[in-house]
Amino acid sequence: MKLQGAPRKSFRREGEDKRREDLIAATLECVAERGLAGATVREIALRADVTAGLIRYYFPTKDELIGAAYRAVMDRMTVQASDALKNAENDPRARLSAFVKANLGQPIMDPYNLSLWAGFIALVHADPAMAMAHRDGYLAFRDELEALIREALLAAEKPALPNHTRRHAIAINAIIDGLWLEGCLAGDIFADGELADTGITAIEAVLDISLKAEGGAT
Amino acid sequence: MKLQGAPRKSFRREGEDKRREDLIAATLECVAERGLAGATVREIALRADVTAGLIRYYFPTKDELIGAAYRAVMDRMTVQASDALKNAENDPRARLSAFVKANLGQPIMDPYNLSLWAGFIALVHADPAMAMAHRDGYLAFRDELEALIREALLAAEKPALPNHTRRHAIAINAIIDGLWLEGCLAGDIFADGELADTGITAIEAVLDISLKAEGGAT
DNA sequence: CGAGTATTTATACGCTTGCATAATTAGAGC
DNA sequence: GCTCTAATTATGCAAGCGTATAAATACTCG
Repeated sequence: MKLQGAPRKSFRREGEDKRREDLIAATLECVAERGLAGATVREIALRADVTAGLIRYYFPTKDELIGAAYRAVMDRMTVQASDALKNAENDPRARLSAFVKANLGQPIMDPYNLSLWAGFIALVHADPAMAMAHRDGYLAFRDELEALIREALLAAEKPALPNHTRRHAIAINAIIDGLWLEGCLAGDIFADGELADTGITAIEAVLDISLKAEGGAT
Repeated sequence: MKLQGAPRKSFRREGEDKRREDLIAATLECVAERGLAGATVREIALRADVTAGLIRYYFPTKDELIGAAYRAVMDRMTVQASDALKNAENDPRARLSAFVKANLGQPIMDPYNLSLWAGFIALVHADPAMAMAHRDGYLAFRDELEALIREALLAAEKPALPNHTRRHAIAINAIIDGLWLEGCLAGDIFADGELADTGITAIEAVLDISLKAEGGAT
């Protein structure tokens, strides 16, 4: 029984961009906290301080909202990693090192991000569109990495043949991804910065160059 | 209106173990094909050729079934990798190599497994019980790996201090996980065995030993 | 072969979900 | 300040969900 008829919710009209961003942010909150299953239209609307119907006004279907949210996560991580490069020194080896450190530290290496990422990855197998979106993101990341590797090798006066840099990019990408995973899942069992150090040491071994000094190999 | 009253489904009584296995297998099919969301009690029951009610007879709640399924996946991968060791030669370096190859080839490196794994990992953040289950699995895997590394180092007449082997285990675990991920997500853009080769080469570099020959380093 | 029981089916309930659509209202433009 | 429209709320629906529970049945043991 509803006493004194609830007054209709007051609202403000927001710009289209702002609303979309808010809805995506609310979606990510839901996914991170309670998994993909927790991201219901009603819960998302609640967090965005909006009624459920509005979601459909901006995203024809829930799946499209989810897809947009996934792209947002990937973009954010990519941007954060690239930002680290902007503020880095200009020695290629230092840049590669900074890139790795950025990916293996806050805010990228975070359980929150892993939850989001895993939830979406689980859909990749079932949804071809999302599969493509993911592959694009992966290849873009690896290409950026490969360029960094190439320059680092050249700076250390080592050959940088395409064959080799591709292989190195695959391996080093794996190191970064793998350590990122470990850190997200069980960050508390590692000392601060341990994973970044481990990653850099491993990468130095793979490339057979030092990323610290300005000298040559070893 | 239901014409000529459907005859009641005939059934056989199965052993408790068999039924549990069947239900878990059906669950995994669902998760792999349509994601965790696709694993509804009704769909699972359908695949197991059983009615939905029976699930509750063996698993008090759906979450318990999901948890059991997760453990089954991890166990299966662990067992498959260990099996590869049983059939391997007895030179420690060859054994480590075989272990890596097993993890980076069929049937472990498979989109099906990734879908399962990712779907579950997404829950880790929200469900402490599953988080613990995962951590146990991870540490067990890493310990097994660390033991292999230790013996490989000793066989190559290299020191194998705990500090170092731990670090190496972390790094090499990352290499395996990362390449496994890459392969599951985009196996078709790699040549056959390329990822396994890449992994072994990277591991050789990290440990500074050869995993092929019987000689010493390099 | 007959009785008893553990296993399985069948049915139903209460909730939540995504989506549709009608009613309302904030804010821009004249 | 009025009007018009696009943005937003409110309400409802049909489907699917997990779970509970009663009825039926296959198998075991004597």
